[in-house]
Amino acid sequence: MTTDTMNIREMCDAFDVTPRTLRFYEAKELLFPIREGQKRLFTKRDRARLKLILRGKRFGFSLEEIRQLLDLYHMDDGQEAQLSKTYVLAERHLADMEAQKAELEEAIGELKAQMAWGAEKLAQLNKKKTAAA
Amino acid sequence: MTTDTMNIREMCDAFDVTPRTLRFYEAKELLFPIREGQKRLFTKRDRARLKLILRGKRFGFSLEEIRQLLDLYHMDDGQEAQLSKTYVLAERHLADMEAQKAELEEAIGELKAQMAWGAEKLAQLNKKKTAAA
DNA sequence: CGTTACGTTTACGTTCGCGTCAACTTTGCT
DNA sequence: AGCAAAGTTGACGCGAACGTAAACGTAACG
Repeated sequence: MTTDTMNIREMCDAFDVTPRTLRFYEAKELLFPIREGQKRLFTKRDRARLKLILRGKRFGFSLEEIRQLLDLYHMDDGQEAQLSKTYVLAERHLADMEAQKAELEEAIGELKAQMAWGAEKLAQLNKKKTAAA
Repeated sequence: MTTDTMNIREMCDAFDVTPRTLRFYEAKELLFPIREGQKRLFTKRDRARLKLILRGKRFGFSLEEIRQLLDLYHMDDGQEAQLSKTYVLAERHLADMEAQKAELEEAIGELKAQMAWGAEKLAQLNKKKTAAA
């Protein structure tokens, strides 16, 4: 296993993003690929972070919010000073996510109800068409 | 009850949005307030739609996606032609939301695990400080 | 040695979702 | 009549999250 790293193309294929996106995330200090010459090499850590980034985006968090939270997942034992601060941030984040989950369940319920109504309407229409034929 | 409608201020206060936002949503054909002279009057229907709009936004849907879905919730019995199309859209939407729910649950689980780890770290730090005092 | 493939930096362009004036009506006091 | 409050229509501005084109490096292949 000489290759614990991936080049930019492999990353793009693996996560379905563009090179521009990866460079953008690096500029925003969300990713820290190492350099081989001038080329980027993405480590396992970068892959883990990218997964969290894309997940965070899907839940509506901004890249800046995500950046701060990534610290919690990559806290090496040197920075205990920031741990407390980050922990508080994570608590808020968690509360937000659980609220979102509750809303989501409500919305799913309502949408299903609407769809049941719609399905019935459609059934009625098919009956009419069949009867008319 | 002469007042089944709300003016723009009342709407803003009720939903915590700005006038600009309401006018913007009208321009994008998400809301259809009636006019009394030149002033907007928001009906019960507008309020229901706005609630759905804000919910949709929270789940990361674009205003355009939301606009299309609102049709399902406000299908009067005249447009059965579009019902089938809208129903398909709703199915996709529902699948998307359930996928999001699953992801969300996974993310919540992982975040909790990380926080437990962080809490332990913090406890160790407090011990050290207490012992040193 | 040319050129093809893959990557890089720099920088300007674009879309979304509003914010923020500016200039104007309309309505309701006083 | 005067004037302030509330609302209106443009129109331009802005931050976020990239897209896109230009110009360059460099490594390998025939």
